Amino acid sequence: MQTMQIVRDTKPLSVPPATHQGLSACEICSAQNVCLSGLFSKMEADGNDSLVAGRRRVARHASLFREGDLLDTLFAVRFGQFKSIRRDSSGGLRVAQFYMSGDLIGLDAIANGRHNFRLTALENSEVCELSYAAITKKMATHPQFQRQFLQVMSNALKDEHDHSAVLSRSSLDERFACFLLSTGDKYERLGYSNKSFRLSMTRGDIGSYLGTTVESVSRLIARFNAQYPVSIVGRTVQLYDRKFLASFLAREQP
Amino acid sequence: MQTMQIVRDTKPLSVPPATHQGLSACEICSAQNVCLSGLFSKMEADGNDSLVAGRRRVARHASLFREGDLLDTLFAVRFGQFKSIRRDSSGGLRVAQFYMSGDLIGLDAIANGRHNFRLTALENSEVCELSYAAITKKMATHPQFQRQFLQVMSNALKDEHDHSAVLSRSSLDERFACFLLSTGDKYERLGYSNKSFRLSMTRGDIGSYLGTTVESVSRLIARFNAQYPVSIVGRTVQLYDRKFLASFLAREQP
DNA sequence: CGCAAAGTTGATTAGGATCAAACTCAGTGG
DNA sequence: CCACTGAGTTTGATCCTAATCAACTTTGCG
Repeated sequence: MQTMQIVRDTKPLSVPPATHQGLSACEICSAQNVCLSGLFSKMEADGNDSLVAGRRRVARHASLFREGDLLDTLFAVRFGQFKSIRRDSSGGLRVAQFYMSGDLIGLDAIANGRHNFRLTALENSEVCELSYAAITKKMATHPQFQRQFLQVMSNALKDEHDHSAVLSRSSLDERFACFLLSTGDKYERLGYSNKSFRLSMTRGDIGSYLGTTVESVSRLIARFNAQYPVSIVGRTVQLYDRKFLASFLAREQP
Repeated sequence: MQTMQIVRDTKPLSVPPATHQGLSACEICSAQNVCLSGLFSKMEADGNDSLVAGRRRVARHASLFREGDLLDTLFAVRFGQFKSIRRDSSGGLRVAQFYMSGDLIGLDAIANGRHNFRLTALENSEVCELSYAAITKKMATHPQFQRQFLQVMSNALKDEHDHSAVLSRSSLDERFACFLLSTGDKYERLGYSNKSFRLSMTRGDIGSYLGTTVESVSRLIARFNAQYPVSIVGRTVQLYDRKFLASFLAREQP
């Protein structure tokens, strides 16, 4: 277990301003516009914080939970970023997903009550612990909330489908373009630019996520910088023409 | 639209015996042991058929719904098999999933109310139409059912994760071995042998599902027959040593 | 019987994996 | 303050898997 530490090279994506007082945790959360819990709190005035069982800071490189850990609460990212690391059937480790503010984590563990992957922070981050028991209880009495929660789960399912689609895509170029675009989309959802952002994961993580190797990612980036209207220097990404990237994905349809 | 037709080469996996009378649809269903609806009916004696809005036959090669169709009901497979065909971002078509008796279809469409893929029958099949409205209503009043439904969704999420893991697996051999084993598992769940079964999909479907080509699948099968304790002739599969297949997946763990 | 879909086989090629080595840079400790 | 250290990244050379193109066989169905 790592202990909490200050890391200078990465600032949290967004720190809740300290000026608000007497407001619920959700109301000062940077993720309130995209978070399940936040959506709900805007809709119903009563104590939404009963869902929030607590909050937890996770230092960069530290893990919030591991494969096989008991699921006691779901987690919603308040700020920062995470990666999930799955053990594939041949025992290798693969980055399965990246999570940002507002993302809900642990839905796949509901089935058997245990987590299926390890969750590691890419930067200093904070999560809300959401009591699953409280969620199911609230679903029974608040149809609106039930609808939303099911939509969130359904969306997670769709996202996984999409990831499969990206992986099954033959060309590495296409996979990477897809990754850049959807990462931009995620930042946009949070109110940032979708064409200018920082990658918080390593090249190795990207390679693992895309089903390829570090070396290939490195060459890929060099080639993208040379041939396409993008600039990727270190972890800083500039997409000068998102339409171009999107269109060179859509080549043929058999 | 294709019309209903008799197809001689493929028999339905299992036809409910006609001897039962005065029983609910679920009680004579071949999928009752694995179906959400069936599970529920065993648990609570009251009218479970309110969930079942109807039944629908789908002829081989016919489609039950297409990408963009409105989601009105979820579907549970009674007998037969289906494949889902997704349009990936470059416009190509990919087989995303195979469904068998008891599988619940359409969960990913809850989020936006529209289906994300086309669903086509691999053989003459039959599905139950499950009213989503009735499901959500029942969830609110029956905690046990709520728990089960959420578990089913969570499981679907996990399955998608697994599919991603298979796709990200480098070697084609491993991907294929994985496919054979998990197909066997699915048959086993339904009470059949997990080492002796028929594939109801074409080589092309398999290739698409595994992210490769028809030719590669063909060569793959030839090589498997020669090198491994399996026999795959036409669509008939015999796995003489499942442990062997499983173990050659687990080679190294870095 | 004949055509279309499904499946097999062969030859060639290209895209990445792999192995190897050097370089960059942030965090650590003398 | 600077050198050491190790993780992260880049670059080069080689090899191999699977895509591609093409021809052919088999199967199934009207």
